[in-house]
Amino acid sequence: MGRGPGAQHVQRRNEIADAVLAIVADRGLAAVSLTEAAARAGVSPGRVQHYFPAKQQLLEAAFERGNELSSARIRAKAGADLQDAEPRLMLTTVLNELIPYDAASQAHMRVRQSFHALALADEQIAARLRQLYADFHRQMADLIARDQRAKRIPAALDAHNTALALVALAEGLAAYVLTGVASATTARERVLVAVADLYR
Amino acid sequence: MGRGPGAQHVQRRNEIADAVLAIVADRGLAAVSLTEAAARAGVSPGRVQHYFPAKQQLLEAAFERGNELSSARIRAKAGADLQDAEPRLMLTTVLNELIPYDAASQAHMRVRQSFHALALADEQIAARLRQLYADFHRQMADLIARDQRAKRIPAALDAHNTALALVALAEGLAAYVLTGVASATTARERVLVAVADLYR
DNA sequence: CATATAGCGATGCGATCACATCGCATTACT
DNA sequence: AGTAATGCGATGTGATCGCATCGCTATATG
Repeated sequence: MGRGPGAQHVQRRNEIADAVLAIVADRGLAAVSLTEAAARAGVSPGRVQHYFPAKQQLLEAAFERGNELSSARIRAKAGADLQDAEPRLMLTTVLNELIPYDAASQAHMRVRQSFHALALADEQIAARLRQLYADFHRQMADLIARDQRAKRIPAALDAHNTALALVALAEGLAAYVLTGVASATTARERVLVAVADLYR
Repeated sequence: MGRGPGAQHVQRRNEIADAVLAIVADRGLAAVSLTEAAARAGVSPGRVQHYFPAKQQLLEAAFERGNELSSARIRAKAGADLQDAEPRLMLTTVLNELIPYDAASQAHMRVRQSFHALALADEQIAARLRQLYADFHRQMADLIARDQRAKRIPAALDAHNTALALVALAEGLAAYVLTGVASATTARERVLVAVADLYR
């Protein structure tokens, strides 16, 4: 372990990562630079460089931070444990949370979308994204499987692929909302229809 | 009209725009610079600057070019006229074309995704994207409406919103394929299932 | 108290960028 | 033939980038 004052290490890192997320949310990944991040965080460029020796590490930290915040937000909305609630309600809540509904969630989704694009050119980010999706899709698939065992959803459905498609739909719709192709209301409605179709 | 030799004007512009698309497809939008574009196109930086006085114009031209190529590819697969074929076949074909199936279509979709992300920070691109989607969704909705009149699809469905959701699903799945979250086979299967559900 | 280590601001450096400028070649119209 | 406009390569420029380096400070440990 390090000597010296390392108590605020994590907090300082998070402050800088949050600044990066803010820049990405309102001007895109291309607007992120060490000096911009420092300015947004209200610290010196030297401090940013101290915590993140290379820009790549800064972006990766911001990516991780964004994922933490996203899943925290979902967890807060869905309650403490995904295992303890009615699967249908949980499914609806989580999928709905993927559709932007206010400035903060809109910012979150913009960041997600930006990093998703970065993954196309950065295998490091892509690999991490695959991990995260594997977990997420598995959790959604578990919810579906539970209601299949309870005879509420047809057993013939492939739980994992159905979950995959549901999330893909929600994210596709979310992308539309972000660029103004569709309204958030329409998007949410289509998600509800898709879930209702499972329980038909 | 201009004097001098303007005969090859459009072709030269397209060559450069194509070079930009190639860069975006395999290294992302961030890798595009005037010199890179010139090198990829095999021309001098001066020529690039001559046809595109500002970088923004270069990117916009590449965006338009990419859209031309995409819709040309879809049109080629779907036949000459969307109005002349069986709606279900047409729907299936077009949606399937949104899922990458070879290196060329994968490159196309990477470019699409990249510009979609750019639209989050560039209102010019976003506005154009909204236009293109409005047209595309309307065409898909028309196909659905036709088979509603033919009693093959339930009349209770909202044609436009159903089309919107179908395309969103296909694009969400396409994004998964690009980052390796899901296989192209799985993605195509889910699209087929979604279409089949309309005709249930 | 001594010392080592982390924190971190300041400054410098080489590379790269978008873009401006210049100048000549090419071609079409008069 | 003369003229004007485009085509376009070459070179310069100021800004910004990521990153290295340096040096001082603050703190925790021996």
